[in-house]
Order: sequence, then structure tokens, then C-alpha cells
Amino acid sequence: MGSSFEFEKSTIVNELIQGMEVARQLKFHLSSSSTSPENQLTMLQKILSSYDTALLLLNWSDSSVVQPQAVPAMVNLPESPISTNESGDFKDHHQDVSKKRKALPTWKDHVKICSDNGMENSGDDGYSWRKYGQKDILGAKHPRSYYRCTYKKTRTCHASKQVQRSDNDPAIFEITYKGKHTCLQASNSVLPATPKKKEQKHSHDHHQQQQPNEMLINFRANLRVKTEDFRVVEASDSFSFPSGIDSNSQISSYSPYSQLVDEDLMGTFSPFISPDTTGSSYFSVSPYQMNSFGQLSGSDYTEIMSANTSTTNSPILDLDFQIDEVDLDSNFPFDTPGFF
DNA sequence: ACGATTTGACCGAC
DNA sequence: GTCGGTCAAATCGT
Repeated sequence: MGSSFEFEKSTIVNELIQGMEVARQLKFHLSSSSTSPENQLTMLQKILSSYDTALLLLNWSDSSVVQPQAVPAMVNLPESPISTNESGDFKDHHQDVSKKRKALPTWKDHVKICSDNGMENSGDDGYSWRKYGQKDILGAKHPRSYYRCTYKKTRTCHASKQVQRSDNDPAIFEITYKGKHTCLQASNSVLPATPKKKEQKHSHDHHQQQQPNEMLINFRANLRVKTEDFRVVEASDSFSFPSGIDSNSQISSYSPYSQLVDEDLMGTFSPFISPDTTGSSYFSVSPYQMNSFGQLSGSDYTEIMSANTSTTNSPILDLDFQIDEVDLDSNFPFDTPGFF
């Protein structure tokens, strides 16, 4: 392996060290309770961001197929790439896709469309997609829809995704993302405020963007984290955002490595959210934002999501636990053979 | 008129 | 030949 591996390794180590450092700070603040919940959250998110990046890099260097977190919108988060597919209901599409297609980073998400309050949330991931095809898939009860980035031509963005309703649970959509966005449509203001006309299609994906503040608010709103087997966890206490809660909003997700990282809080905001004219807001995270692929910064890919809270058994919790385990010692020998 | 969606046709991989 | 993915003309919605 050449220098590229060395580069990745050092990057990974740096990310982990950074995460450790922030964790250390957080630990200190927690013990002294001198910090506001928001700051603590920010720190936690930074930690998660670092670990996400490190894990993504590990995955990326392992093979051309990456399964980063994807975060489908409003409704949930992506499943953990590292975790085994507990649900077993989904086929591992990304694998076969990668064999047939070139090495575009591919990963899957499971999005559950919630219909609490009579509303059906769509799996908005914050990006603008254009449907270009639909196919009946052998053995599947529902057709698979194909989407590509709306800015494929104008911004030469080759991101695409496939959406298929689960056979077992119609409320669940399996979303396979391919390629990362190069259109940067998520960058704050630039959002294509194209009011999606077809909200109608219950879509698992309409994609309008939303301003950061709105994101936070919506996010906070009645957060729900759906873990891999779609258990719904109410998130609220441990996660405190500034204001109002809208019980209509929900976020379910499972996170690959972790999700949570609110861009706003992190410094770089990634507007994966979209203001929905219907009133339901989503909080979405884009799967594509990972710096391991290039131009986007670390915080970019770790979007938001935050749905993790201490009340869940989400990956985040695991991470917390791990952090404790190592006692936040930055001297931890990351370069120890076998550590990875 | 323009942009998005639908849907049958086409193409490559197996 | 079958199947999954994409193309592109027709259609729809604004």
C-alpha cells in the first residue's frame, strides 16, 4: 500500500485523536457542569463527527464501496454499515450494485415513513432529486424508483439513489444512494428552493431545503430515533434544543456510525433540511457529505441528526460508552497494530 | 413554456 | 433470455 494508505491512516488517527480531545473536554464540562447543554451537545457531536470520519475512512480504504451514513430525512437515519442487518428484510443491494457498476460509493438507508398525526413523512434527505425511472423488481412487491440529482447536468452532480418500498413493511423504504453530491446544493442558501410540486406522492423523497434554524427547531421537535429494527425511541430530554417543538416532526433513524452532528452547532452547516410547505418538517442528513470523498469537510458528512439521545440504544450511546471505557485518554495508541 | 414525472424501450451484465 | 438500470418521448402540473 502506498502513500495514500498512509495518508488515510494519519487522517483517521487525527480524527480519532480529535474526537478524544473533545470527549475529554466534554467529560470535564460534564463533571463541572459549567457548560450549557447546547455546548455539551456540540462537543458530543464533534466527537461523533470525528469517529464518523475515521470509520468512513476505514471503510473507504477497505473497499471501494462505502456505506456511510445516510440520512434520510425526516424520518430516519441510515443504518449502520457496520452493523449486521438485523432486520434481515432488506437485501444487500449495495453490494450487487457495486459489482455491476463502477466504484461509486454506495450505501443504503432504511427510511420509515411515519404517519403519526395523520401525516405521512417523506424521506427527504435534503437534496433535490429527479426521478428518471421506475422498475418492477423480481421478487419485490413494490417497484423500485430511480432518482438522480436534479443538478446532474447543471452542476455535473452524479449522485443518484434508488428507492424501494419494503415488502414486509410498506411504511419502510429502502434507499440506496450512489455517488456523492458534487453540486453542493446543500450549502445553505443555495438551496434550490424549488417547491416540490409533488408532495402528493408520499414520497419518500421530496426535497426542499430548510434553513438551519428551522432545522434545529424541527429537529428538536419530537425527535424519534428509529434503530435498526425500527424501534422508535423518543428523544427529547437529553437533547435540548432551544425552542418549540412540533409534534408533527419526527426523525427516525439508525445511524451507521453515528449521526448526530448538527452542522449548525458544528460550525459548518449543512442544510439538508427542507421547509415543507405542507407543514411537516424534516430533518435530514445527507449521506454524501463525507470528506473522505473529497471536497466536503468532516462536519459536512456528519450532519445533523441527532436524534441520538441518552435514552436510546443507538450507536451514539455505544460511542459514549466507549469513550468512557478508554477514559478519554488521548495517549491511546491508535496506531497500535490491530487496533483497527 | 418549462420542468418534473411516467413509462415503454433499450442496453449491458449475468 | 432474464433482470436491473437508464434513456427519452409522452404526459402532466404549474
